[in-house]
Amino acid sequence: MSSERSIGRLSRYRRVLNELLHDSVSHVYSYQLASRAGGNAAQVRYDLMAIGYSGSPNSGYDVQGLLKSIEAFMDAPEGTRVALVGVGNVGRALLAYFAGRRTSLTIAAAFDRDPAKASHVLHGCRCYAQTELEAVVRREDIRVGIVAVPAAQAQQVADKLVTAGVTGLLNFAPVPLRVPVDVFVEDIDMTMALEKVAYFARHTPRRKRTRNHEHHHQTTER
Amino acid sequence: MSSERSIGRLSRYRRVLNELLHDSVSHVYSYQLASRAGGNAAQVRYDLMAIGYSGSPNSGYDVQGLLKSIEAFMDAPEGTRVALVGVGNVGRALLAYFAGRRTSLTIAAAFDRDPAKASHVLHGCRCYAQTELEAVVRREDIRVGIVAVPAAQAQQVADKLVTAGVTGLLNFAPVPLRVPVDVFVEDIDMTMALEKVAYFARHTPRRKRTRNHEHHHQTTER
DNA sequence: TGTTGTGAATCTCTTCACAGCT
DNA sequence: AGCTGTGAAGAGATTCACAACA
Repeated sequence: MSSERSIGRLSRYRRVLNELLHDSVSHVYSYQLASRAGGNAAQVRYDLMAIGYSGSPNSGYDVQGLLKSIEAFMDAPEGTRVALVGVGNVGRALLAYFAGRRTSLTIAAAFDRDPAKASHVLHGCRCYAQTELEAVVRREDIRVGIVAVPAAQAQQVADKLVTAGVTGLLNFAPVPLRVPVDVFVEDIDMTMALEKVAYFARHTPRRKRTRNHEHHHQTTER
Repeated sequence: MSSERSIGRLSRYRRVLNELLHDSVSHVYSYQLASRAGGNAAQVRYDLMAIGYSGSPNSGYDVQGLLKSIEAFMDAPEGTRVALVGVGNVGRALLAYFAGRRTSLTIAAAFDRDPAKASHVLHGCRCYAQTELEAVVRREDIRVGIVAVPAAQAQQVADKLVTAGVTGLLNFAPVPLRVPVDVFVEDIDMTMALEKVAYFARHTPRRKRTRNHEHHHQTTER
């Protein structure tokens, strides 16, 4: 229903709302949310409209309620179990990041070709040999896969994950994955990203995102 | 001149072209490039039009010539020097990746708050204490910065990099950076990306990218 | 015949602008 | 007075469709 772009923004709003909640802020206006998440007030309202959450014209949006609403919209009620394939630097970064977190996302299993890495526990996550992939993914009811292996193995790994029943992939390998049309792929290509930055660092574009520049009467923001 | 989106695609075409070159393929049609890079033939032609490269209706595009053309368009002739701040898992992943590469991008210096990491050499890159940041960035004529530190330090690091003269940032911290409008920021937020995948894994969207489905008379593609 | 180059049509996303509410 | 909710305008990006060409 919602576009890929707007899901990304909801994710960002959620983070800001969590911070606000932590700071015991109870209500927030669209322009405040926009400024903190990087964006524009109209768009915030539009996005929230899409998930069917209503604010009040005098107090804005209820932080806790909105947060709940975004969670209800985005997260699977049972949570989502994720498999990580490739326990290199990128893999470890993800494990470390999700270790502490109390998200609805859990990295339920990690895999690596290197037998030395297998059967260890990293950041609370069991690490298996790659041969066990299909069995474990099925057993653990894993729905999402992270491909963090070298380019040469990426397609193979993706195939295995898909066969095992995964319907979403996060791909760090710098090759496009061929998957059935009903499998969603999100690519994170660091080299490409850096090339882009290098380009725009020289070609100063119309700025990417204006922060904190609502020319509203911005009552109290930071 | 070119949009952020199309720069991303050029970057992808470039990689495909490099592979083709390596495989001694001399010419390529727009639909082949599209299928390999993930996209559509018309768009490939449109993108190439934008950088002013012309193919021939009978043999398509000259691989080597097109590659040169994309490089000339995207890369700084002197190359671009990059600073990495934060030598954690993400930082190391980037260092490892760029170590072997013969790109126009060079990670010329790395920085970390942890003195134990400083003054080592990782993957051929000298690692400095973070106090030296501004001096080294200026001395080494660095134009792009990578922010790979925890969220709490990210803004501070960005400020320092910007003061030192960097005009592009690649940000891995899950916070929006406030920077002057003439500094370009590209965010890579792995958590957000994973949340997005989790969402679309359950909501099977109109497929993200159709690969290899030109209903052309696709002569010979894989 | 099969491809490029490209204006025009289409689609998607963002922003405006304002009625309605408190 | 200042906000939300939202139809409608606007801006961008993608795709179509076809003339020109080899």
